Amino acid sequence: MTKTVSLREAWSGEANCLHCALRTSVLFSGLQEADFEHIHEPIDQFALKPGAPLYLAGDTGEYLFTVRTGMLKLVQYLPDGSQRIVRIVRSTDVLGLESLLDDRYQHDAVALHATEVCRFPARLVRELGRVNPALHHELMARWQRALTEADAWLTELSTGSARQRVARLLLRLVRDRETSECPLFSREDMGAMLGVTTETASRTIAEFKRQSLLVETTPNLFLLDIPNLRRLAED
Amino acid sequence: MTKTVSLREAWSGEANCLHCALRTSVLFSGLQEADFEHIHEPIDQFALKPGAPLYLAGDTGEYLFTVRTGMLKLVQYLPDGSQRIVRIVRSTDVLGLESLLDDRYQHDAVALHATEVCRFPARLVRELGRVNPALHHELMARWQRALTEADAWLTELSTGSARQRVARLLLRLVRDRETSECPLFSREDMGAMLGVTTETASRTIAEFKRQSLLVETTPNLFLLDIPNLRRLAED
DNA sequence: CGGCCTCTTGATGTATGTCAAAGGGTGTGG
DNA sequence: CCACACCCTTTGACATACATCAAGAGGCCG
Repeated sequence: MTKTVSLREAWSGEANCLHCALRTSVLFSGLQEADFEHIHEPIDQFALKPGAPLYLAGDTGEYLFTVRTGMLKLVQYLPDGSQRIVRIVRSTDVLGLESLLDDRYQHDAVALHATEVCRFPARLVRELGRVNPALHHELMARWQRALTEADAWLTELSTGSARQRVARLLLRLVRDRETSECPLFSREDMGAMLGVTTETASRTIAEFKRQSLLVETTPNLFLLDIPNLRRLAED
Repeated sequence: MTKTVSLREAWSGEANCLHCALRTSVLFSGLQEADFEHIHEPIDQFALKPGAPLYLAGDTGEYLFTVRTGMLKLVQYLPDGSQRIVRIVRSTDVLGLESLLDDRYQHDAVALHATEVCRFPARLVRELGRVNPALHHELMARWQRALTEADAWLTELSTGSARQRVARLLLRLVRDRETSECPLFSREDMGAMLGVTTETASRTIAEFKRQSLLVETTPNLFLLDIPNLRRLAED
């Protein structure tokens, strides 16, 4: 029953955290050089192709992950088999926090685009967190961020008309980004994020394209008309 | 603009944590007797009437709260003024965790029934958490619990038909309870929890009553037909 | 080239939103 | 103590956004 994901094929080497390009913004940003000497367990990197699962709901969670590049969806299922995407995680985000509590993973984590992640043994993070206040604080901040995201998905992406939801999702994708260009998901995934059907997602996106709220500059790269989308999202 | 709640009238005394009836299940369950001697700041108790706010979104969060009895809703607002209830908290639940990070509160917290809470200065909890691994672990567990709840509200209460959502909400209210009787909320609140209108909530509850899925034993106390509600919730 | 998958679009049905009004309960002031 | 106002629930009539079912178009790969 409990199918487990094999990451063997996705392995792409051991990480060098001390010289990581993302070090100032990731989980370990608060660590000192000396702390890294206490890390004896290997921290591995993995590369995932679109659609590849990182872990599945119910798997024994012995690892946390940091996203280096790319994007993953966190998916939950209802008893009737329908699925709902409850969050997406992107560069510098952490996933698998529940492993710190010996929990099983709560979601399927599946790559949406080509994605690279670093993998940390939960035991290691637990031990470092016990003695290192900065990491401890960083962990709480990560948990709170996930919670804020979860709440926002409920209020922004599961409330209002389909057009409002799509508009809010699009705006969310480019928020805090330097460019207002972004790639889109499959219509099926968009539907699962917004609680609407694939067809409704497709119709809405198609309509936005016709109204030039959305312009495809390169294949699957869309430039957004932010002011008008924002107007749409709010009323 | 930022209206702050005055709890002056709700004050009902200082708590005695060491002899608290809930001590084995609350945030401080991991503390030893000796730890309590380090608590010099007062831990106050408050009693809230239905509809009374405990704090408002945007307030400077300097306190965490534990619910002793009763129930509160956590409410978020959209720019257009519509509101969404993102979670409810009940006996032994913690709210205001964001105050540990110097964040402002993310929601309005409003009593649904008569409610008693204990209030802890965030500074106190931060300090105890730094030196006490048990409390540290308990905090992480609380955060994870809130996150799991948030995800469940999205998948269970914001997905499917109105009847499914109402059924799932009702089942949730009696889960892990000794009795399958429970009080109900106003139809407006139910709507805000499920992402449907007040009228739809009302119609659905009225229909459930007619079908005896819901029997009012005492004013606003309902006995649930759990097996049939469960059947409804799933398909 | 054929098969498969996703996106799009159309036709139709229906659940839910919207607007409106009536009934019942509760509290307040005369 | 009654009368009135107010609020919440319920119900009805109607409108509509979205789901559902179905089919065609375009892209990708074996």
